Amino acid sequence: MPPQGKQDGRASGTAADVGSGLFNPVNDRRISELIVDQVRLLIRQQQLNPGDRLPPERELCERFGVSRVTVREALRVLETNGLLEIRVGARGGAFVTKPSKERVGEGIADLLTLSAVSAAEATEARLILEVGMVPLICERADEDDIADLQDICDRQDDALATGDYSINLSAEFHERLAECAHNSAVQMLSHSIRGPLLMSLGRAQQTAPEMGPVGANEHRELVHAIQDHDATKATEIMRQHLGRTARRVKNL
Amino acid sequence: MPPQGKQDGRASGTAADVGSGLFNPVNDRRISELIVDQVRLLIRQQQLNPGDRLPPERELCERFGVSRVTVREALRVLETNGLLEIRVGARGGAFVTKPSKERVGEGIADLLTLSAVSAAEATEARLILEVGMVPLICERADEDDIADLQDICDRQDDALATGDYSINLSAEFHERLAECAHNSAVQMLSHSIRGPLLMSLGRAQQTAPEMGPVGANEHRELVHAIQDHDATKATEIMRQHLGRTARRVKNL
DNA sequence: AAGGTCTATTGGTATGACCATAAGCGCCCA
DNA sequence: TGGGCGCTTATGGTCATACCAATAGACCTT
Repeated sequence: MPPQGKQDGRASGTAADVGSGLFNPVNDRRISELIVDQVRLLIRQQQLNPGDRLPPERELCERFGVSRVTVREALRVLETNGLLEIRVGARGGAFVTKPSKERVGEGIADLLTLSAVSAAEATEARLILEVGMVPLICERADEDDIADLQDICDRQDDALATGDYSINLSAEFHERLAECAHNSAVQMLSHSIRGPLLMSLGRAQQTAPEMGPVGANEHRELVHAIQDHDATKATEIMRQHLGRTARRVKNL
Repeated sequence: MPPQGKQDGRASGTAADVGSGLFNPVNDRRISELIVDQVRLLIRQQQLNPGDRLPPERELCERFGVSRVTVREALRVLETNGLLEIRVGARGGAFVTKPSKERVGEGIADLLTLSAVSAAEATEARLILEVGMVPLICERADEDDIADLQDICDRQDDALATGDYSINLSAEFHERLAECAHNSAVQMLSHSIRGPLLMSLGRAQQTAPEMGPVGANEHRELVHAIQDHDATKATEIMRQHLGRTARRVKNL
């Protein structure tokens, strides 16, 4: 039988139209979407767990009774959503992934970037998040956190001395700082808002060379306040620290 | 010529291996991904704008020099990312969509839901966002905003009187409140954190019937404070309002 | 003029084949 | 005996072709 098989195209059935008193809302969705929903549900219900491997595409075809194209579209969607990782080769296949903080953060950043979020808006959002998380940080930062933060401050001083200071070091500080809140939701949100921000901000930082030393000093003061569990003082420092950036963005 | 075409499988070329002094990093990505990148770039650069229609799949195949399957996978990914909307039928095709606030918010909510964000974490994040946005609201809320908020409060009172009060009314209040900040980034973030929260919280609200009147009163007080542009007072009200919820979650 | 019907356009799906990749196994040679 | 080279195999990636389904607009009928 040459290419001419038993396809009936969409999943809409003509069988459901007759006999049932109320006309059931005809299933108008793509078959691949149905598969996506099914797999996603299994993952959410933890019947499929991170690390698990799905059957090979060809076997999934048989099980779902669809063609490989359809299965592949479903897998592609799930992969795009960060639920699966697909590897080629002998022991390859579709593996359930645990959405990592980074991955989720990237996804949010993408969404924000692609929507019409201006630099000013992103800056405000960042200010709210980063200032708001300071009390949590003061409460929860442990010795490791403090040590890491101080290490970053040291490297900042070194970089300033040699003229190597870059915005990356500052970003690293804030990134690590967010970890200190010990709350992954807060961490992801603040991480993801930083992406679009950096993109809009671009190289503005480098056009303000005086920012380096001042910013670095504030970082260190902030660490001290955190070490003292002085939420009030720490919050105030953070507010000023970010407020300066905010004003600069507004003048852009 | 029966199915046996000119396929060379991956995009890796055997042609680039010879002749070039340095071995170019072999292109190891999927062809469909390359197409995705290309289209996404066009959208980001606004060479493709919301509402624009891409050429039909079959034409894209010719232009890219790939098969329809590949083009379709790319389109599916872009659709999943909320960049395209695909319509079937005569004047159908792939249309560039403007990621709406709702859509982006849903995407973020999905990501947060699928990651391991606990109710406690989500509650904290929400508290930070919603308390932090209050000053913005006090500064920017216009007459329409106030009127809408008061309308919601009125309906809450009615609902309380008739016993119809539900968590949805409260959610509507907070949703509208976020709009008053006139910052789409903040709005999206706070919206998206509310999704996972409601899911974990479930029906807890209904098990605390005394919450209704108290919460509704606080809503109204909040509106008054906003009307007076009293950021300090409004912030304090919001902090208490959400703080009670936060404590309840912790006791869960 | 109102309504239904035809047709062209376009996405959705099915088949079958072949290529590329990567892991495992075993053979061959040193 | 040890190490590397090549085969085998499992699996995803891609291609080509064909047909179905949905939709809009033109066209025709009444």
